[in-house]
Parts: sequence; structure tokens; C-alpha cells
Amino acid sequence: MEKTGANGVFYVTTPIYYVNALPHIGHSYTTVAADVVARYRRLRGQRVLFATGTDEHGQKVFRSAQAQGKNPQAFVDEIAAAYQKAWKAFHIEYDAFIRTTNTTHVATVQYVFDKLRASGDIYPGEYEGWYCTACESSFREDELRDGNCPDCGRSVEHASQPAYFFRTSKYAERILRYLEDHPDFIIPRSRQNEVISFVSAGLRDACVSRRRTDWDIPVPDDDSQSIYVWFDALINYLTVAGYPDDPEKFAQVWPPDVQLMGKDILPRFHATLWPAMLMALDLPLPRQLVAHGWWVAPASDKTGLTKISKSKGNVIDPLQAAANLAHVSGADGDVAVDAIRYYMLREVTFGLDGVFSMDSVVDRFNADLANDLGNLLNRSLPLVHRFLAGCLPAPSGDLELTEDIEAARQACEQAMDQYDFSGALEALWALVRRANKFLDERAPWNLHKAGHTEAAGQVLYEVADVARCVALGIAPFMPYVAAEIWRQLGLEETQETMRWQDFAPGRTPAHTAVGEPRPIFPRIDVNKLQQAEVEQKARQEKSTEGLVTLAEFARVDLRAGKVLAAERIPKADKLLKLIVDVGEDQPREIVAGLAPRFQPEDLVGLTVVVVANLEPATIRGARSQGMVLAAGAQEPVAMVVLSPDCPPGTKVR
RNA sequence: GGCGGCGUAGCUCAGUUGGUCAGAGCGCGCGGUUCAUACCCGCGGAGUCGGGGGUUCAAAUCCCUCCGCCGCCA
Repeated sequence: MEKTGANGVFYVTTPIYYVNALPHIGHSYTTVAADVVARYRRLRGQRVLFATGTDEHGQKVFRSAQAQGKNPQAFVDEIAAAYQKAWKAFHIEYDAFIRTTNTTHVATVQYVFDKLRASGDIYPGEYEGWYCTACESSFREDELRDGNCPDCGRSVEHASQPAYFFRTSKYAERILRYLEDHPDFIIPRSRQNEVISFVSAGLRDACVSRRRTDWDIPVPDDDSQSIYVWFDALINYLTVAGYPDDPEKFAQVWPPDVQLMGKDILPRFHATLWPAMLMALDLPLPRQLVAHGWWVAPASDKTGLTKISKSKGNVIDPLQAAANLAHVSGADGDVAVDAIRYYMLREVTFGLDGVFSMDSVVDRFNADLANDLGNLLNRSLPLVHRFLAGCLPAPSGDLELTEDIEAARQACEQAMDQYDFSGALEALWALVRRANKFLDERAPWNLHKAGHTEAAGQVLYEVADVARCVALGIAPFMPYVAAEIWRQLGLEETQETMRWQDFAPGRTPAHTAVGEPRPIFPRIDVNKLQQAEVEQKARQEKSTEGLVTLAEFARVDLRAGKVLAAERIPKADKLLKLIVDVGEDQPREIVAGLAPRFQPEDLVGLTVVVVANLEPATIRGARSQGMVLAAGAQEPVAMVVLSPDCPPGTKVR
């Protein structure tokens, strides 16, 4: 059952993304990383199956469609198309885009369910608990927080009904043993340790069905039940591989070589439920699971980092960042997209959280791409035209950069094997720097002046040779840029000609006629950039004295919030501390100067209007994460109150 | 509350089993160079390796403790 060498397909997956929302930076990050892996493996000559897709079932999707007055299929079609469009813009080349509403997938899910029910791993039981429709998750009584969903804080529905369970518990021991026998199963190691302790605490059987609804996969032969969305979703990896109807394909593809994901869906799903399902099906487990961290926005108040979320108004759109980068640098749009791909994988060690800021994007672009790599080409290729009539010589004698090239390739391979993308890029840049230094040391311009044009030619050959190798190395990360470098070197840049095995010294064909050098990464003048920003700001402020634009007003995130609790702040006459549910994971703490007019008990239960993206502040030792609207110029006179049926989190505008 | 991790140059971070381990990149300063996108190359760190204590001939690296931060679980 183990796929092998010649026929083996390198199978890499991203999770399938829930269509309740449009693609955001987290999705992009995972998918870009998977694309880098896929491209790297293709470059190495391996057959690759790179699968991504969309997770389209569930009540939440159904309700979102309804809310927009669309039928659910049209709704999911639209969002799936949005994902595909985004991936295209990101230069992502997947081999399969799986949608859970595909009939083949539905059939696979039902097949698996049926098979496991027949084997006894899925058994009927009684579901007792609390269900959060927003999270599609059920909780035991003791897991609730203040009677609400522990994940999102929303209210939960009591549910007691027949349901099917999967015997996760039966496989806990085996999973634990597997983890211990395969120390590299989960990357990074720290996550593996977390999972080990998670599993050591024991696993509960998972409820894998729900009361039948209109937008999910029915349990075979039981119309009263439908299949739990996570159970449905995980099976996508099997569907893509051809399970169970295409055994030939399946034999070549299974198991996945690597499954990439955000750290949030590792322990409960991919590292436990998923392996247990595979064990129950008697299928091999994926070779490796790789969990990455979050991108966070720079904190405005220096108190730490803030997770990116719409409510905080700090959403980062990498495609927008690419557009901005193209604008401020004058770089080609495709180069800018590649530069953002480079940035995301170079800036932060894969696995850790990172700060995404335009400042650091500009820094990376200038320092790494424009100065180091771009300038290497730009200072060497013109010399080939000037001294050598545009034609590289044949290499002769010992190539001086041989060891540097080989060391870079090895370091790069090793890093890529461990999904250490920043390490791989670092290794390549050591080679870039070495080549820049080599040019300085050998000064071909001086050699030429002194009449040693042949020697100058050898130096330029070696530099071009390094550029060619570096282009191979960065090709998985910056496919457009790599091809452009090859074009400028006068090489044919096709999938057949660009091969990893040619990441070796002396493989640049003799007498290659180099192309026209053209700066790929136009350097950004940071001073001008800052000046432009300052001027623009000044202009804006001046022209709009006393008035706010619609866009400015739209920056104020007003939302309905339900006051869960209120209390006086000791030794403060005017302040009350409110706990307000604004429809997020956690209710917020808000300090408000309402005490002169209101008693805490006047406020509890009210649905008020909250400024959700106000800069947080610490007032009298309490952390205030927002502001509630009230009438009254100085002292509060009346609260701005919404009708009680308005759900917390509803946008107010 | 339980388990685990982190706190190293202005910034972001590397530092396997204790002994060239006090480092890299960025930024900054100086110098060189001028082929190049004011670039590149070289040189420059008086950093108590969070505080304190301990083990050792020797600790950023092991142990204890305190402070701060984070993750998973409850």
C-alpha cells in the first residue's frame, strides 16, 4: 500500500477553505506555501498532485446564502470562484480544486461513513449537549463558558437527539504510539509535543452526524441525519486521491506527503480525528503535517500584537499589498506578486507568527530583491554586452564559485525538506552575496581595461552561472521572476528546461547570447515614499477641515453589542466597566463614563452601539476595548439602544 | 489550575549533546569602489545572552527560584 519511487506522486494539500467567507491572508499564506512545495517538487522532476479547494456544506453557509437572498449553490459557486481567482492572481498552480459539493466527493463521504458504520467504528448513540451553529461545533455542558459557546461566545442550542459517533477513543493509543515513533510527523516539533499531550489526555468519541438540514451530506440510509461538516471536509483528501473508485490513481498518490494548515486546525482535527479516521479505514497516515502561524498586524499602541480580524480594522490583503508595492516601486504587477510571496515566506520562520507590515515589505524588496539580487544582474549583464558583444564565453579551467553553488543547493534542499522556507531563501541569498563579492574581487571592468578580456569573460560567465542557479532556487517562490531572470540570461525558460538538477556550476551553455538587461525590481526611494505619505496626509487633512469623507466614516466600525455585565470601577466616580458581546470569540471589556447617570443594573441586557475598532486603552487598570455610544454633551443623558432582537456583532452604519 | 515553550546586539531572530557560542540579516557609523537600481564590498557591537542563586575546571547552553510573555489543555 506504500507508494513508491517511479510511480509515486508527491501529494501536497491545503485544507479546503470554508466558503462562509472570502479568502483572507491566512488562506493565502497556506496556499502560497503549498504552491512553493508543489513547484519545488515539480522542479525536482517529481510528479505532483497539489490539491486545494472549498468546504461548502453546513448550516452557516446555508444561512449566509439566505441572508444574501441567494440559493446556496449559487452562493458557493460564487465564493469558490473567488478563491480560484485569488489563487490565479497569486501565481498558484494547483492540480486539483476540490469542492465538497462535487458529486464524487459526496459519494466518497457516504461510502466512508457507510464503511465505518458497517465496521462498528461509527455507532448510533444519543447526543447530549450544546451546539453552536456559528462554529458547527458541539460542546459538553462543562465546556461552555458562561453558558455560551467557548469558541465564539455566541449562544448555544441545547440538543439531545439520536446521532452517530465515531470511535476516536479506540485509536488514541495507536495515534500516540504513531506520534512517538514518528518524531517528524508534525512540523514544527513544538506542535508535535502539544498534540502528544493532547492525545495523552485521552480522546473522546466524536459525534459525526447532526439533525438533517438542507445543506449537507445525508447519512446513508438514515434521512434524519446528516454528516458532520468536519468529517465531510477531511475526506476531501481521499476524494482527490481517487478513493475509493480509482484504485490505480490512489495507489500512486496515497498517502499525502505533506499536508499544510494553520495551527488552529491541527490538534483537534488533522492530528487526531483525521488519523483516527484513516486508521479505521486501514489506510496509511499522511507523511507529515505542517502547521504554520498567524500573520498579525503591527500593534498601534505598542502593547503587543493583534490578531488580524475584520472587527479590529487591521485586515491585511496581500494582493492589495502587491498592488501597493507595484505602485510605489514601479515594478511589474507579476513581479510585485512574486515579491509578496517571497516576503511571506522569507520574513518569518514557518510555524511562527509574524508581523505583516508594508514597511517591512518595502525593506525586503529594497534590500533583498533590488539591491542584492536585482543589482547583481544589473551590474553584470550589461558588461557582457559591452565587453563580449553580448555572448558568454565557454567556461574554462576551475570555476571558482563551484563550492558556493553546491553549498547553496545543499542547504536549500535540506531546508526545503524540512519546510524551512526562510532557511532555503537565506541559503540562496548567501550565494547572491557571494557573487556580488566575487564581482568586486575580480573587477572584470578592470580586467577588460587592462586588456584581459578573456579573464573578464570568465568572471562574467561565473556570475551569470550563479544567477541561473539562483533563479532555479527561487523559482518555486517567485516563478515569474525566475523565468524573467532566465530570459535576461538568454536562456529558454520552460518547464522542461528549468530543472533542479542543473542547479550546479558550469551548466550555463557556452556562448549563450544574453538578453536585454532590464531592472526587475525598481528600488523604492524610502525618503520619497515617506515624504509622499506625509504630503498626502497633510493634503487630506487640509482639504477636509471639519468634514469627514464617507471612507473616513466607514473606518469607524460600529456594531451592536449586548451588555452581559456591568460594574462600578472602584474609586472612580464616573466609570463603569461593561462586558459586552459584540459577536466575537470573546466578549469585550469596555470602560465607559456612564456612572453619573446609570446604575450597572440599568445597562445589563441592553443592546447598545459599540465602536468596535477604537484604539484600546487602559483606564484605571481596566483594559477598555471599545466605546459605547450615549447621548449627552458632557454627562451621559441616554444610551443609544437597539431593539433587543438585533444579534450582537451586527454592523451599524 | 495542569503541561510545554520563550525572554540573546536599536529591530527580527540563529545558537545540536556545557568548552572559538557571543552570532546572522536589517538598520546605523566609518572606509573602499564606481561595473551597477546612491548600488556593491570591507571594517565597526562597552549585547550583565530577563533578574537572582546553584552545579562545574568551564554555562546563553544543566538545576532551583523570581519577573515578564506565549502556546496547548482544563
